[in-house]
Amino acid sequence: MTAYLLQQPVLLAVDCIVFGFDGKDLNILLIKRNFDPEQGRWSLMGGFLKKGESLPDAANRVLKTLTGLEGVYLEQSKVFCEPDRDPAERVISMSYFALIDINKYEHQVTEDYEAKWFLLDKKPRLVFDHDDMVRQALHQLRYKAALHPLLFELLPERFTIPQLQALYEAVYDTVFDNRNFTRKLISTGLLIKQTAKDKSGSKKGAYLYKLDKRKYKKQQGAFLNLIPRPDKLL
Amino acid sequence: MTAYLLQQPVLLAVDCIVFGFDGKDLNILLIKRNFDPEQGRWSLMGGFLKKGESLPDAANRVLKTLTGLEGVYLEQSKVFCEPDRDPAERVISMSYFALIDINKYEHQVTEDYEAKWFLLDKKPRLVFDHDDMVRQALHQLRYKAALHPLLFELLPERFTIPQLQALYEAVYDTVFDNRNFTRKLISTGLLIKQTAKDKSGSKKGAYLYKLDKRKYKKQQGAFLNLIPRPDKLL
DNA sequence: GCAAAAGTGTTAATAATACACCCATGC
DNA sequence: GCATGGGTGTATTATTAACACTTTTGC
Repeated sequence: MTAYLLQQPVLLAVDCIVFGFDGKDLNILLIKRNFDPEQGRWSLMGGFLKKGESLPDAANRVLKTLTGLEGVYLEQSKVFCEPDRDPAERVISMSYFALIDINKYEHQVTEDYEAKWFLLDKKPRLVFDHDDMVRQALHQLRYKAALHPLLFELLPERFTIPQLQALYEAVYDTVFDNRNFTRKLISTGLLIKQTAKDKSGSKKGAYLYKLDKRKYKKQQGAFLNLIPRPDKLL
Repeated sequence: MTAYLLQQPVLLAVDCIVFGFDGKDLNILLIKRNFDPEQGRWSLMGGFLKKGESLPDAANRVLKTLTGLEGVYLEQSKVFCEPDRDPAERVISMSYFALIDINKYEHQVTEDYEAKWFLLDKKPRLVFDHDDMVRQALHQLRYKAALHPLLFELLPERFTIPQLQALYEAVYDTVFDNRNFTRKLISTGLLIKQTAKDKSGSKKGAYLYKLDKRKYKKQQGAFLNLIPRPDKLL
């Protein structure tokens, strides 16, 4: 089993950026690194690729082990491969980002695991090139979400249109006209209106919607146009 | 230097998909694999990551070594990580695709190196998962080129609008209305009309254009809209 | 009754599409 | 003179953006 002699083996890692939405701001989940180098500093959830495991498998395992998260939306981001990115050894890392409904897991990840949520723009400095990873993942999230239905992954199963708009506004750090936003959203045909209302956000209450899962699956790759002038915002 | 004990080292490779345009069809550059396993079969240009080298560095080196190509457009594609993708050892490969003006290098790569151009839809079966890599890269090319200026990389420095249209039509396997295509193209402001004409394609001759390099660099990330209904074509 | 958020329509501007004929040249 | 590919304009339709008031309800 040494067909490729003289080649340099390396360590391959995965690092996961977990984004969550609290109804108002984008948040990111971090853990305190409990081994050297850089023990005690804040870090993304990471781990090494194991024998017989694919990279997405590894990312899912790492997420599950460090935060208990399972079955969440996970997308491959960029590879980080600078020779000296990890001072201890040559490690190449593939980054993944996850999108979750923050409320669904808030207590679980902070109590059962040693993870902590941070407001995205108040997060601490991270180890190695993890700040870069976050920046890149955020860029990728904005890019993809401007073109495809995706941000639904950050909301609970039933959500209101004002919640969704607040989410888009948080991701793009801007404000949209609510009439145009609603119209475009409805016209996607992706939403099913519920009879119940959510009264947590106002006295009047806003209608709850849920995703038409079948159409959503079909249209994952389809184009969306909720964002006016995406080129201005990316 | 063994901070991460007990981790599985792996071999990391890069594989390069080189696309070229001959004025009529998309082509792909392949080489005959000259070592085991799978010696003698057609393959992408690949090689292993070396000490102190980043992945893009490795991709450029591999391209240069195997084909003489240097300084060409090179973009990271997907990672291929199935545990058994290479029967000999655990190898994870990052694929890159390159875009080149086929005529500029045609003789060089086929005479000085043992590479050969194939029509994309008449290429032979490739080793391992390289067919997958090609498929993925083509998809990525179509996706990106539908949104951003990119296909110019496949043409000579000076080109005609009919040439560019033929290129888009080859990439998307469809036909566009030449009046609408020309109008959209001119409106990007990316082209500078030359006084000379190219008479190779017709008796009348078509005006040559070249890219406004400054605007092009600036707009690499900007959105393009040469493709009607991109969602239908991807 | 009033503050606070939800919900809803119309108009104007812009962008995209469909469509067809004349032009220049080499042979 | 005719065959071949190059170049150009307009009318229609579809999409997007700008814009403000009424509704509901908890307090």
